[in-house]
Amino acid sequence: MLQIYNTLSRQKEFFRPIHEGHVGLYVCGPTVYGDAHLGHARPAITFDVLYRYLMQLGYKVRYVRNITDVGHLEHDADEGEDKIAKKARLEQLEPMEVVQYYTNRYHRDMEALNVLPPSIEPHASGHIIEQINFVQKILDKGYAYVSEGSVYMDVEKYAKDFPYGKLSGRNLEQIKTETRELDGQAEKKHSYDFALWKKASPEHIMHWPSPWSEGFPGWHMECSTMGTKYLGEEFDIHGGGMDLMFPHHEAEIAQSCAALGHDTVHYWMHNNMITIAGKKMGKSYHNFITLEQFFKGEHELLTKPFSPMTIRFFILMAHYRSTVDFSSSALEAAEKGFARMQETYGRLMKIQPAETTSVEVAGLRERCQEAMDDDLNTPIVLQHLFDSAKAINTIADGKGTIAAKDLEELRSVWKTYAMDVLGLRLEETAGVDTNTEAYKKAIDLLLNLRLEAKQNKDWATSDKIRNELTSLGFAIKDTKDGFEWSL
RNA sequence: GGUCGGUUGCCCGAGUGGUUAGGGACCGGUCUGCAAAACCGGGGACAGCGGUUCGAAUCUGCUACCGACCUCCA
Repeated sequence: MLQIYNTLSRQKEFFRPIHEGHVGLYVCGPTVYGDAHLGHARPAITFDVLYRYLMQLGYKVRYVRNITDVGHLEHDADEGEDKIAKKARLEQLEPMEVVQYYTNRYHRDMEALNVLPPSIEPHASGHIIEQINFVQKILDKGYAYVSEGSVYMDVEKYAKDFPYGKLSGRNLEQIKTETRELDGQAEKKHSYDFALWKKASPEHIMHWPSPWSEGFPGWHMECSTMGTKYLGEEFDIHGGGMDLMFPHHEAEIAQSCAALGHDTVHYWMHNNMITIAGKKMGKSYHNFITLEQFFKGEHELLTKPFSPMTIRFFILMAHYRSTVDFSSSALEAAEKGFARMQETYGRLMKIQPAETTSVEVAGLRERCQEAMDDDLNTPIVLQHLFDSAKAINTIADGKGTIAAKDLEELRSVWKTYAMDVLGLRLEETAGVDTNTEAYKKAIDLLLNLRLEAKQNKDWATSDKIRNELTSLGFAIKDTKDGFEWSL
């Protein structure tokens, strides 16, 4: 039975959905004002694996992952200005043009990483009315106040009735002493009150009418609003990066409890950070590498380009709650490991069944499931797959045999766990058009000629064919009864 | 300063009171016309000092170092 680590209780809990057979899953998506970097790939892949595994377990999953295109206040010189709007003016574009541009690029990167699209991908800008209604509900309950056209959460009042800070392990007293005084906050009662609605300054270009002012929603509002709109007042799982725990998720809990009077989320899941030289990769650290840079190898820290599947494999090699440190050498190791897995899969598909099974293949499916059930322990799943890779290669080498039934099961487990659950593309996904078919046959023809030359012990011809192909970028491997090649 | 987490072999990274993690690198072997691949074997590890225990990398205390959050952040 699936166990997941719940940040609320700080321990692994058995997963029990609210509605039998159905799971509601909400994950904080990207703010589309820049290209996605390696850090963005972590939650995307982590929760993609969760989504895939829940479906594998037979659940009907509604997966909501938002696009944040309004509502992120900046706290530097451009106090109160919306991030999207700032970038838009900088580049002389319409705000929604920027949003569309980076959303398209995000989708492209996610598809390359084989991250499935969510069931619903709502935009914050498309839910302004719902957010206004949500703010009004909190006002009606008396947990917020209007000041100078903005609406703020009355954290002190809220904390009297609800445990503010329970997710991040803080209490109001701590928060009071910790919260930094920022400029231009005179209109708030307390520095730790956060904005539910923010009045737009005159030069601000992204704003909407509301009962309080021409303005825009506060930066935690969208998740409370869209989560409950699409998944209900109570839903199963909310995911996101650990760095969002405070204040974002804490504020989200407060907003929902204030408006609805009860908790919304049953299981909070947080993925850990990707670090670079031990430091969190992030925009403000100026140490991030975009996914596109990885795919193209265009970054000073990269020795070469890395394929999207290498990135995915690299991320799955570590447990999602551990930090994972990026380095080019670690990626190269992942690349080789993934290549090995791919080759093994290719051999698995070609193996011919025998009368009996001489290798150890039993129990693989159960071991993989056990690992996934243990809070999505993907490194252990990979370990089991690599263990079975040895058996597969032994058979492919002609040093072992496998019965038809066992072979079928082995293929099924690989397909289920490596491809469907972990989302690794082990087959060449290049379209099978006539061009590539013809070209493949041409290579086969050349290699068959080489085989003949070898049989005639014409090493000169044999080596010429192999060396020429190698220099063109092909990898030629001789096998027991022929050859294998790849580009 | 507060809260939380981490420190595992050459590298990346699982694990968890006694039994091989896995991948990469490296060394030796098998196979092979050569090469590659594959397979077999190998060395090496649990930050330091105490405690609990028959037994601790695993539980506990302290020390050291590192990081995350406390501000936008995946």
